[in-house]
Amino acid sequence: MNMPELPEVETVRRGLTRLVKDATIDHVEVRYPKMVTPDSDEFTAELIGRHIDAIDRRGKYLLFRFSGGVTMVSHLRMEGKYDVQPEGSPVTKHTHVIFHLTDDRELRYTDTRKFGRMQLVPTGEEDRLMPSLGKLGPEPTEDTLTLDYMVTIFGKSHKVVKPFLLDQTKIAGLGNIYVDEVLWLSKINPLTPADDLSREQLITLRKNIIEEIKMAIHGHGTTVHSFSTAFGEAGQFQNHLHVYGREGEPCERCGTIIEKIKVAQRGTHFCPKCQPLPAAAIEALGND
DNA sequence: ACCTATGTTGGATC
DNA sequence: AGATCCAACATAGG
Repeated sequence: MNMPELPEVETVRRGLTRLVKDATIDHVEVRYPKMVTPDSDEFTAELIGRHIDAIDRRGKYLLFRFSGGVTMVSHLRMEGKYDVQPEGSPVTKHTHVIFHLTDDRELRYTDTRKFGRMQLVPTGEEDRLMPSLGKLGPEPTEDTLTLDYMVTIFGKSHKVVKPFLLDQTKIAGLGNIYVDEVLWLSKINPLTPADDLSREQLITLRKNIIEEIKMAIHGHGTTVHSFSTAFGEAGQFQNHLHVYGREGEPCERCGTIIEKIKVAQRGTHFCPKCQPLPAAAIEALGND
């Protein structure tokens, strides 16, 4: 299972930097044209002979910086993956774009569900030409996600906190797994309206978001279900999921059975005892 | 075999 | 503007 939230995308970025930074594109093969913008003829023509200067990331987006002022914005969506193979090694039916490099290697994009997208834009124009990129909220780091900003945006919204945190224009990079995790860590019920959170709760939530993302990046974005197997693996730090995918299991803090509900069409895991709904929110629900 | 679930985003419809 | 639902697609599991 690949889980491309921010830490996973950052891990991909670092891997690609190590493997293909300073490589040069010989030619590009697009096997599933819907995946690329502009159309595949232009897309492939535009990339011939370009050098990969750098690979950047913003939120869950990868930005391939090519020579000559061209950037490829790539989003992995649910299941997109990059890998690098020797020229001509067998491809799977889910390999949709192949970047043939001049050094007899291939950078391949594979995506079972075909949700991923890649688009070429002039470097520096990506925020203007791609609104989803331009409107991204701050990165979840100590320096960029300030408490003042948290207090301001949460105070302005009645939206419940789970979809609020999934909104990339508020904070960039959080996905379904890490949102459930940080809400559990912060003892906040996923149905709590954003503007019901106290300053103290926002301080806790902010700290947990920043810490969780940092630790997940440090763990190479590897989120594993089993904590016991992760421990004892020599030299390997792996992340531990406290609630995601653990419905029916006892909460690690209090032993109460973890529940799974739907919130804004997304599977949502929480501990009903550690993460109680505030009385005000229960009343609001009762009025439906 | 049928129905539901799945990490994400963006568009349509109210 | 904001919420709500659904679409893109393939596969796994009950």
